[in-house]
Amino acid sequence: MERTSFAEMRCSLARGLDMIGDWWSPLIIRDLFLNVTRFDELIEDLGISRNLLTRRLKSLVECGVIDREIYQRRPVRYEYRLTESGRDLVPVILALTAWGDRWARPKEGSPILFVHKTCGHQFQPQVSCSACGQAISADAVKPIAGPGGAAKPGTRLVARRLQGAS
Amino acid sequence: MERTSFAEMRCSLARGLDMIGDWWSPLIIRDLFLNVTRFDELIEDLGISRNLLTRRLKSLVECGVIDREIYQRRPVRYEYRLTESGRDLVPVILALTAWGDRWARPKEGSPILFVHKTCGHQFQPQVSCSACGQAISADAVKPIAGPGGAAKPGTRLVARRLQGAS
DNA sequence: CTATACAGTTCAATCATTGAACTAAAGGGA
DNA sequence: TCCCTTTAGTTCAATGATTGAACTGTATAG
Repeated sequence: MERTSFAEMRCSLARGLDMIGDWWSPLIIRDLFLNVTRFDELIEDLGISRNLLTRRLKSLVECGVIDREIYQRRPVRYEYRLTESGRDLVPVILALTAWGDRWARPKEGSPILFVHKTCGHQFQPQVSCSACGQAISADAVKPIAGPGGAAKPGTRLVARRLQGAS
Repeated sequence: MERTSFAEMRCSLARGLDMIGDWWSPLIIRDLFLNVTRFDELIEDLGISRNLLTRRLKSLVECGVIDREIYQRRPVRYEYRLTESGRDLVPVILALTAWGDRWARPKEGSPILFVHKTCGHQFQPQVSCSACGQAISADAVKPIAGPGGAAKPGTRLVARRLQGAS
């Protein structure tokens, strides 16, 4: 009766969730992005239990999202850093943060704001279309069957329907 | 020893995760978006346990992301639908799906592709700047302190640092 | 010689998840 | 009438995951 693994599902969302879809991982990744990179810093900032942080860091290292690096010898001390895939995840986490900001903002206001270095403006992260650049809404998206579709757990029904529809 | 609640954290990401940050909720929301909206359909598509699906649906209704609607009387049957905040979450989930596609794609290829109805092209969901429209990378984002910043669990260290830095 | 900082490990208690079996309300067919 | 099917759940025992507290080990500072 292990927790169901999403890793083998024929679904990119489920596979992504299998890597970072638990309660703490997104917060850990956000903290690494914000330069909170050491074990005891993460403990202090997040209030996560020590043994659980150990486990989470280990699993994030295993799936390649973060790296463990020595920042000091004598005594040996490690810090954690985002890898390429981890940095690639940051915009997604910012988009989720923006959603939380829209629908569950603390009454005191947003705790963190973001400035786009390239253009210099404070901004909201939004999800947009890679073809035309416009922000996308759920209504404007039509899902179609991809080459890897299959009626396996995670998309048992969905795969069938997409095949039939398109 | 309850699971730590993120709902009171002074952090929009944590508050968002408190609503939909468990293993199954994003998959449920994706399925509702894909018109898999009934209890037994979700059971079949996802392979989630029945009592757990009951709990997840209840908590998603409670936090306002989905709605329960009668689609048939005699006997009364319900289906679940995304609310406004739920539909607003879809692009974020698509962005996470695209990340999974980049870093954990099944060898058979992407199971689902997306077409932007507005422009007619197949596309990758990307996170972009609301000010200039460009896609953003982690390196191009500078976090600054917002009005609601506070040294409370979830951003104990981060809030202090942002105050000091900016 | 003691205190402190850092990065964890170990442990018992509690909570969450799983899968199987069960309930309930109606409709349809023999 | 009786039985089977559909749909949407509930109940239960077993197993895993999470929590918080206490502990370990290495090294520097005073």
